[in-house]
Amino acid sequence: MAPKIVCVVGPTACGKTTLGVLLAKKLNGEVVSADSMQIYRGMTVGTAAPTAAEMEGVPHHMVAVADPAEQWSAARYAQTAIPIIDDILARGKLPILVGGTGLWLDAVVKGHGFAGGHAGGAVRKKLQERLKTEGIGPLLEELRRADPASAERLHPADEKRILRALEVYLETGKTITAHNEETKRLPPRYDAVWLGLQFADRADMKALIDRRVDRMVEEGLLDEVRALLRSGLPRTATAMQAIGYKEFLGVLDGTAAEAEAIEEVKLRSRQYAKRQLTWLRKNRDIHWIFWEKERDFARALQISTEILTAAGVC
RNA sequence: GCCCAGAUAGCUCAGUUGGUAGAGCAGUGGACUGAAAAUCCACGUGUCGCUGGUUCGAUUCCGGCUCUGGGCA
Repeated sequence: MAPKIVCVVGPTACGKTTLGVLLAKKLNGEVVSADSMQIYRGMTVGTAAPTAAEMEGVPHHMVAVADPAEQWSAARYAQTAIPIIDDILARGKLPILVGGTGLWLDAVVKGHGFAGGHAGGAVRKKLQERLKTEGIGPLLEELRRADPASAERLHPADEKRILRALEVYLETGKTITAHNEETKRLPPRYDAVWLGLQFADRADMKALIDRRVDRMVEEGLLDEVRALLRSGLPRTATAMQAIGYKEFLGVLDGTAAEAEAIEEVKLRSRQYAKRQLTWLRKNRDIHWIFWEKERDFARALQISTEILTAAGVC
């Protein structure tokens, strides 16, 4: 039987961090973050990463552990996080996976594993070059010969995945279709109890996101972006794709107004939250806790405890 | 007060030489197996400001009115 862990999920600003700490304190747990941007150092304000005070003494893993100039991936995250989770279990404590990056969560919990090839690899670079010179047409044709199922499945405009599918074939000699079929049959690595947080009314979520972005700006988000750039971080870094960072580049250049950048961050955050919900909705194992108007953590903690007790976690 | 321009989807606007209209953005839904806070896809009926007139037929032409810009006093 796979070891039991807890996953706290939900769209941005729904209170995952707070509930994670409350659960960890109550259940003798440690938090493992599953967030593709909180993993980078020096991005505390804009990613709403937990501060030392917010952690309340609970050990946190995979937060601010990476150099923002590096490019982390779901696979690399899983490779690093899994031994940490196993160590927490070995010490007799409860791992609580907290995060909003759906693919990263699944990479850990489901035992899938990724096929070979990665961003920055020679094959990928070559394919990107070809995309630039030849366009997607010939690449899609090549994929059609190597892996017709993928070529059929992928939309012709989805260049990123067409390249990736081709890359897997060139790197491994096996199609990504075959890889996915095999890995789909693997049993999950962990027996996860999923807790999901979201607002019953999307207007309330929007209001909270807006407030939170305003607060980030008050807390010095602009300075944080400035500091990252000053430390030599290239604007093309994956970390700079984070919402709340890329939107302020123009402001620092003097080519965009701050007020407009702030509105842009709010908008992009809202759209991001919607995409997160789409991802999470297909996970039928999630026990959803809905916020009515405001976030009520005492109530959420109580409901969570009931769910976890019923699931045999505590 | 007078003159000019505008009033069409939540927003910015296009358009119909008269046969009840369509883009971008927003929004909603979906996809997602080594960039995932990324990337990609689908979805467009709205008193065409109000009111008279001309017409078989007006959002379109004409008159009046209201509102919003701009100009002149």
